[in-house]
Amino acid sequence: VVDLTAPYVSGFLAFEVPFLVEAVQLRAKEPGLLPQVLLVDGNGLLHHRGFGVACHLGVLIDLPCIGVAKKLLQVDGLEKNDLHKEKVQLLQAGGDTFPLVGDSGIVLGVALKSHDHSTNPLYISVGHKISLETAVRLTRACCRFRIPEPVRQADIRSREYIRRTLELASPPALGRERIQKVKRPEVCPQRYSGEPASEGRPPEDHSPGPGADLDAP
DNA sequence: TTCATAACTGAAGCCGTACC
DNA sequence: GGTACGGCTTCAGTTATGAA
Repeated sequence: VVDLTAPYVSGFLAFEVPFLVEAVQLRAKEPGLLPQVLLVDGNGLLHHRGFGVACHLGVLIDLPCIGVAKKLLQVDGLEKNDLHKEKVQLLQAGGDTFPLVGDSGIVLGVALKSHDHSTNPLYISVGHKISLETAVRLTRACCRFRIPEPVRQADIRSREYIRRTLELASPPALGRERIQKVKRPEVCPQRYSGEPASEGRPPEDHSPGPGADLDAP
């Protein structure tokens, strides 16, 4: 469990990146546990500034990262409007996709029907050192259900941990009551000491770097 | 025209419910 | 029993409305 010092703001998930980096580095200390690729519950290039949490994390740990969002972040003219819903309905089987093209003409990501029986798609975007095509293929391969297994397991296990921790902290009082959301600090705390990378500006080149070998067959 | 207030928007977490 | 999904919640920012 970590203590966030910044309030939650949509599109500012990058404030959580230091803790994610720490988690990955802890894993890396044990032989064979350093991940080859990370699926991040958030967005990569599909972001207000073109540099979401998946990009931040990927750059800092220098590993391929994929942004996997469950809801559409409405940026660059992308909207969950009738046209979008129409496109979603046209996705027939698991693995079907359509590109998310912003007003700027840039392909920001892909909507992926991850499972035959799911109605809502996943929104895949490039984070770091990986092509969009490979990101989609890899995400699809991880989908036993709608949510990719790594993201799903992280969600399930974290909830389980929180539930157990809270029960241990105050067993009778909490009981089965709804877990109250942690109240945000009233005053915005001092800015995180680590300066946000390049003021959220996207990198000049979105293509995977020379070190990326994930696109190799 | 300016100010105050209300209503609305957006993303994500949590929970209840329907479904397989 | 396990899963997906919709609805409700949070708060800050934006927009609309009405009063002075």
